[in-house]
Amino acid sequence: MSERDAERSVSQTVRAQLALRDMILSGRLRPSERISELQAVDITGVSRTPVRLALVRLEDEGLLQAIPSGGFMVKAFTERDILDSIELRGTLEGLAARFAAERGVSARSLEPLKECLGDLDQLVRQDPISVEAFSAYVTMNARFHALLNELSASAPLIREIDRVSALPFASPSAFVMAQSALPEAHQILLVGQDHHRIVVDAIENREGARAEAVMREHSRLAARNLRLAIRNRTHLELMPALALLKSSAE
Amino acid sequence: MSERDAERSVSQTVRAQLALRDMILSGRLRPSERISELQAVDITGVSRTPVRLALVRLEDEGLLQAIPSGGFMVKAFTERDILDSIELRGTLEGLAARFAAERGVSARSLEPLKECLGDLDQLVRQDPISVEAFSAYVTMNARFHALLNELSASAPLIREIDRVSALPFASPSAFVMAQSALPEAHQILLVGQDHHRIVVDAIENREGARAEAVMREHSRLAARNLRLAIRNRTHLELMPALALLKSSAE
DNA sequence: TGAGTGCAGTATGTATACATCCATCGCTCT
DNA sequence: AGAGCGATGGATGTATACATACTGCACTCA
Repeated sequence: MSERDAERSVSQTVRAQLALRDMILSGRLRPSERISELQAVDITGVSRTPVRLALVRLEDEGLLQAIPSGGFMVKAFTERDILDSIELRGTLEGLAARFAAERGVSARSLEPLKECLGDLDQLVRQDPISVEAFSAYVTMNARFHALLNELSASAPLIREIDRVSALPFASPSAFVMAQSALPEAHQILLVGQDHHRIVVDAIENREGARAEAVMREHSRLAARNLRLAIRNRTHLELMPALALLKSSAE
Repeated sequence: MSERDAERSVSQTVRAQLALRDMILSGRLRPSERISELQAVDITGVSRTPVRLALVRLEDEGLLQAIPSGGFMVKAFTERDILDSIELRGTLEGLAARFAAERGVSARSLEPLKECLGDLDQLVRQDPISVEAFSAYVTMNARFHALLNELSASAPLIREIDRVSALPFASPSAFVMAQSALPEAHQILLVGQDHHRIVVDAIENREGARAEAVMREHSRLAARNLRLAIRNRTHLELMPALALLKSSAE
């Protein structure tokens, strides 16, 4: 399917949503800046109706904030907001892991997760780790987390996790790439991978509390990466999500 | 302000949203039933544009589900979904309580909460408890939970709690009224009020783990009420939210 | 000179007409 | 008779015109 076809096949609403999200995450629309519908029409090239829907969707997503008198503005986040969002995700993923452990999962449904675990092992075994390997790690890591959440077999929970992870700075892979520029990179990756191993083991042995605790701690690696990267001001361009930070904290 | 003025002052979108939500919760729109835009136009009396926005909002709220080929259907929930949603809320409220405890709150900001606690004490002291007192309890209980969540001082967390609590069967007060018809009513209310007391004490003493644990357990009272009420089939009309249950489990 | 009011411009809220896509039903051909 | 294709009805997706509400500025009056 050519790119042209792909562009034709998706709705104007989705196209507008993608274009506006890109503008926000790339920082071309600054935090706290009001974004009018007409402006959005200019940007996206579609008419007001789909633009409106796209704006509403982006508000749901958490990237925009409704103005009481009407209209939307780009949401501004503090560093604290970001850290809380990461803790929030960790808490929810912890709940998912506990559900999986307490309710039990079949050996069959655990198989893809173990396979994914093995693939990740291969990647982190390299020393030093290439940039390509880091990139592959991001993909595989996202897959691991998705599989894990599904094991909870709880639609309401998965829905909320997806929602929280949609915030670009709260997803499990948000700061892995930034990490690639840190001297502690390899060590943190090894620790993270050990968390993965532990949670699978805990689920297999029906140790709910252990599974929950390790997933919570796991999310704190992301928080640690974020803080390190901000403090060192290393490779901020690897973390486009930080365009949403309130300017003072940037 | 007269009712007419009030009706005039809110947007058509909100009016449509309220009307449709009412139809869903009252069971006039059955779970898994497709709801077309034109049908919604007939129901609400407003045009397609605001109806569409209302449908999108209701999807976000979790009452509707998007159909891949377009349009929406009323979401159907299993009893397990409901129990999971309650556990989810408890987990999030637990996190809020822990944040409040660990980060510390001023004596001044704790005051409204304690006042609310005192009011609740007055209400549960009656024996037997009148229906009016139950109703007042529902209101005051919602206020207590709202104040508690605010003490977390975490906008992202409060946002998620509000979202989860918007599901009619997941809110802290969802099954309190149903409880009024149970023989165990007074006892459960006293236990719940003791949870309230403990969490305030824990926050005051910066006992994060205790605050978190008690709020989690607190939510399980709602789960217990739900199960009791369903098993006894007592006063199902007090729980309109159950209109969303998949028919087999009803 | 300051405050209040009114007007103009521009934004969003709403309705509707048009385009497009999908799904279903019926017909035809093998 | 069954399967596949085509047509038709009805749904959603989109664009735009119109109504209305808000905001900011200027002018006037105290």
